Amino acid sequence: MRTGQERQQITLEAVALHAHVSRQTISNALNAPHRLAPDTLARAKRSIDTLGYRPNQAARSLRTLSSQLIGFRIEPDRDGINGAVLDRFLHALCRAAKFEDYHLLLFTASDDASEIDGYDELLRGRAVDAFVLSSTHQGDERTRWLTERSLPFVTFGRPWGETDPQHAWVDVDGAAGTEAAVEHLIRRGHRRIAFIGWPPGSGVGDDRHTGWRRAVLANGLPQQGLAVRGEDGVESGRALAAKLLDLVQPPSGLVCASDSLALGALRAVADRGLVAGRDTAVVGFDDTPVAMAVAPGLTSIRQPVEDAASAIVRLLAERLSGVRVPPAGELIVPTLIERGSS
Amino acid sequence: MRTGQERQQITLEAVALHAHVSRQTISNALNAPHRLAPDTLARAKRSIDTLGYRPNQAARSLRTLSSQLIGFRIEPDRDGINGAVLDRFLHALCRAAKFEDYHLLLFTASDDASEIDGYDELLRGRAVDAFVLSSTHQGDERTRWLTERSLPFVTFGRPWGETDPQHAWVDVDGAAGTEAAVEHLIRRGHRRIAFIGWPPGSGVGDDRHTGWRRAVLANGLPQQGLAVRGEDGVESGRALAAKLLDLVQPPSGLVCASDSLALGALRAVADRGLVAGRDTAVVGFDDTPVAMAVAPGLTSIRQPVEDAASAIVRLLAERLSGVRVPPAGELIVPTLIERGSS
DNA sequence: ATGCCTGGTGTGAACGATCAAATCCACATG
DNA sequence: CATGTGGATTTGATCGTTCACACCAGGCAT
Repeated sequence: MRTGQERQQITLEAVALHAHVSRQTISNALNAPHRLAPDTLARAKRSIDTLGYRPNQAARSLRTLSSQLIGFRIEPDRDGINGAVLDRFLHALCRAAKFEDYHLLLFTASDDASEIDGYDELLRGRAVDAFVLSSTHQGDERTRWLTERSLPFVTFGRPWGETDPQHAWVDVDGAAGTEAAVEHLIRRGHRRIAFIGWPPGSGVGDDRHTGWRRAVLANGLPQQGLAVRGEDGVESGRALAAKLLDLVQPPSGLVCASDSLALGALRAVADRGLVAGRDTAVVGFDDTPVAMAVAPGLTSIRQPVEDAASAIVRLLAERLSGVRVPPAGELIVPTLIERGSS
Repeated sequence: MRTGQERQQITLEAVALHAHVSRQTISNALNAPHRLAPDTLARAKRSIDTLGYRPNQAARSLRTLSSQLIGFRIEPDRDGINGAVLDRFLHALCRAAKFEDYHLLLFTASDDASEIDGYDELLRGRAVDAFVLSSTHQGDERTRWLTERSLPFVTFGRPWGETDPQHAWVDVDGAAGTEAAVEHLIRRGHRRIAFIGWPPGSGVGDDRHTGWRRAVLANGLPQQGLAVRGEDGVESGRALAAKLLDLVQPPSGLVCASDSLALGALRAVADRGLVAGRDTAVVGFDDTPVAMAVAPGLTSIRQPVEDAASAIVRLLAERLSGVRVPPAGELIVPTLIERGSS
């Protein structure tokens, strides 16, 4: 005697008996309703409802070679403060997947190599149909490995550094985000608008830098010496902002590549007896929960992860439908959430 | 022609052929190695390795009535700032599950009722073997529903308000946490130690309040008027702390029920020109990322979610092993992370 | 009337694993 | 020598679904 789960499963056979039709007819009622005569369909559906039938996933999976599961690796949230975006994304992905009758299967891995082992394991056992990858980076081994085997997957993140992408991806247009931030500050009357970002080399960081640069140049604003870059983090942001604010001609607007940096910038502003939002404007990136919680409210660029998630699922569904689809990418424009800091 | 996933699956039959034994022998090599003669086992294992065989999950699941999947509902992270704990928990749970050869299957639900629908759906289709529930609360419909059907599940969170629990649970001892915080402040020389918490009624909140009260009474410290309670959030914490700091005899130590409240308290301290950690000590709860990021570093009580996760998986594994086990609970003691604020 | 098609429904086989039971073999025992 | 014993291995059946195909009735053209 096992646990309660042992309860007799309601099988296709049982429903067929109840509706006085064959197994296959019930199966068709669910998978190919157009094949049935209207009254047969109605009868079948009624029996399905009254008996509360759900097809056994294992049996279906065994026969159709599809588990209706999408693999996703959650990573140990590194900095912590930015993990919130991935958290929102995970939730959105889960909801989006449900629309296509997919579920998410989670697994962990400490690095890319063991993530690949995870793929291998899951695929060999036919446990998942496809993967969603997050946090793509330059020379990503994972995408290469999956592409070589022509396995279905979509990345949340561009194929950084690849001239012509070999796979499907969805990403948020970081440059458009920082660009919007600059435009926003210009409308607020700012002229000297600086950028606080990460060291060159990271795709995401460079992208956000590009947006600032583009907007500043397009509007004929000063640019010289107004871009400072250092590692992510509150303390780092404070130091970088301090350097800017202590210039002979300090900027009045600070566009940051992350909320962590922006938090630090806010502190540097306060350190100097200035008031954020009145004397100096600060804009963050990612609209993490702290952005709302912090003192005057931090204006921040919000990634529309819900849109990204549905785009990803859509691309995935195409790729799983059977027809071979060429690699495709989608850039989603983020939105600026205005708060007290600007 | 479908996608690359179509690659011929390596089947038990194929491995058996390769090792010159029968299907069942290979199966035994994996599931019941003790039944095989040493040399046969070695041969079987060698063949398994060279062919890179993994049992087809669907087939195994169909036959054994177990999917090796644990269902977990992720909720739209409400306040956001505390979502970080659930995030860490999710990760830990994923790792712990792997030890017992389980994976996590995620699903979403907007409320408890639709969460129950989710259970029903997944169980009817035999998609999962068990569930892990988080955020239990008073009069939880979900646990009742699952218990009634004697389905295997474990909650992360006590069965609040139930006299004798009907199910397995694991929780973090919040009272022990706040108690430790008070003891810590006493060692630092504080005598007037206040508590900032949530309104009475929530199990978690009352638990944390209890710990403070217990420690204060045990050490003969003043208690009158030193417990203030209001909704969670930074602003709320600021207001509540302000009230305490403006007393004729203000407390020198503030123990808070959350990092959000503590963040507000820090601000109230600064508002009055006091220095946190020197003049007034502040302790938070949950050790969210902001605790480390904030000004002098926020001392906070950290929930050992890794321990909780392994305990949960252990309880679950027991319940899934076949033998009927009585309801059991486990309380895990949190640890105090000391930082600049105390 | 015969044949062909088409839409609707039923039948047998197959997916790949494990369970239960049968078989085989070596060895000890009466 | 026959019989029993227990360990090691194999065989057949089975889990619940969908696929491929067979069947059947009726309409239409020949």
